[in-house]
Amino acid sequence: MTTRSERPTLVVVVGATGSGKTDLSIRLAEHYSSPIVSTDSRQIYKGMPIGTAQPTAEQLSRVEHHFIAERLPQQDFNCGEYETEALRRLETLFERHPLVVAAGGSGLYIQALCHGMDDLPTADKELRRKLKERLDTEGIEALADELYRLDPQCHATVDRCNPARVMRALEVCLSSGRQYSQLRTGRRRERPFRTIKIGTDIERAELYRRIDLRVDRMVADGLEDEVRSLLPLRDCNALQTVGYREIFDYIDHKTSFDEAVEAIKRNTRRYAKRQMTWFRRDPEIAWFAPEKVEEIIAYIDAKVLQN
RNA sequence: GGUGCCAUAGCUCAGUUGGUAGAGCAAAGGACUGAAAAUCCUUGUGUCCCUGGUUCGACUCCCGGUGGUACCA
Repeated sequence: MTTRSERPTLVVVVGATGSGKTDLSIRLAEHYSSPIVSTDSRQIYKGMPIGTAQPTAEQLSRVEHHFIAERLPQQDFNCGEYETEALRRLETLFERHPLVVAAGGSGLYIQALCHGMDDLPTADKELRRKLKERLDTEGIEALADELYRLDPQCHATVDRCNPARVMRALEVCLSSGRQYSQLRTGRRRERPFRTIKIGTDIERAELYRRIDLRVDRMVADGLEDEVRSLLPLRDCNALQTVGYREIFDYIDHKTSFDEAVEAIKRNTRRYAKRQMTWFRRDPEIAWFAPEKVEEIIAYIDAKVLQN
């Protein structure tokens, strides 16, 4: 009898915020008796269950979840670290499960998990602070000029209107002593598992309706108290998040509470739109109405049999 | 009921000394390699409220109407 050393499968559920990823992923996980790995850059933080719409305690008790509420908001975290840790975690999970479900809406994290990041230096806090200072005093053009000197190829391709991009490029050049454009190979890493990407497809109007409802529910569930409890950490990257910034504005008396809630709804819709832009260009994603679980399972099973 | 003011993009409004119009917001599209729920880019044709008049030409001026608003009664 030959031992079946079949390649394990990672089913990646993607889609806009509020489009039904969490429910779908739990139903898939229950069907396959598998755990769920989150691909969400904000749900990983502790103390932010309401504003980031983490799975509920009940949902967490039904299925084993990973990368939900694991980190403190004051600990910096990023897509590179996520790639390393998620791969390590998956290796362990695949020892017990032939199939694991991943779910979340952070396009870059999903890319890191499925295809890998180039080997680049992480952010150096001090260097980044200096670059920010120069941005404020000398302006973006001065930084772009320096990038032209250090890495003309990168200068030609980066979005030179985007301070975050220009600063990051400079940061990499300066801290590595090499050119960002040379370090960026863009090659896709081989993974020891097959990935099947499922997109939750719902109508725009319906998505916006659900977003509005969800924000109202967050407020009813105590979003304001949650945000107040995080007030001392407001400068952390983890708190640069829809649902938190707007309530901080309210706490600062910059807006009324109702205005803050409206702003959360609007910014969540914009976030959803950006997510759609990201996911639409990925041809590997098969789109389904999120409630068509049978169809989705049939699609996954067929894919697994294919190779 | 009378008088004044207003009616232009989904919303708030600007404007055309008469030559069919443009800002902010909203919205839509896009980019994306260690901040990614972040950061950034692009996009404005609409019976200029309706009828009639003056005029080569009216969204603009005039008469009337409708709706809103303020004040007076």
